[in-house]
Amino acid sequence: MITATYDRIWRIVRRIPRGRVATYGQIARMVRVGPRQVGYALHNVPHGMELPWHRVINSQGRVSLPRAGGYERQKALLLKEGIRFNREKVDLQRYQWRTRVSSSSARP
DNA sequence: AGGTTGACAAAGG
DNA sequence: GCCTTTGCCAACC
Repeated sequence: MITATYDRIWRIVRRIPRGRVATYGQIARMVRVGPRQVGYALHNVPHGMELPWHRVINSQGRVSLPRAGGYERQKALLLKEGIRFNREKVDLQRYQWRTRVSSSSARP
């Protein structure tokens, strides 16, 4: 099912550059919804839609898919873009997509 | 109309 | 690090 909420989420996900990752929470804050909605939206991506869904991972830098449900596939797509894993984790400091550059404002 | 459900996050033990 | 709350909120029974 396609909704306005999914649409807003997908629109942001499409902007994640190759070789970078974003977290569910990061997308959620941009769209102003709960982080779980982001996971829900990605789970329901229509087949055939062009979307770099694999660039979205959880706040700990880990692929948030079950081992038996696409985990390796997502990891492979990320590896192909040059993202490296260290014990199943991505270094967010290094690979996270940063949109706003703030010199003085930081969020809690 | 109301309870359940997540590809989550943050904080605590 | 791992596991367990607790908060979250649109979608889906």
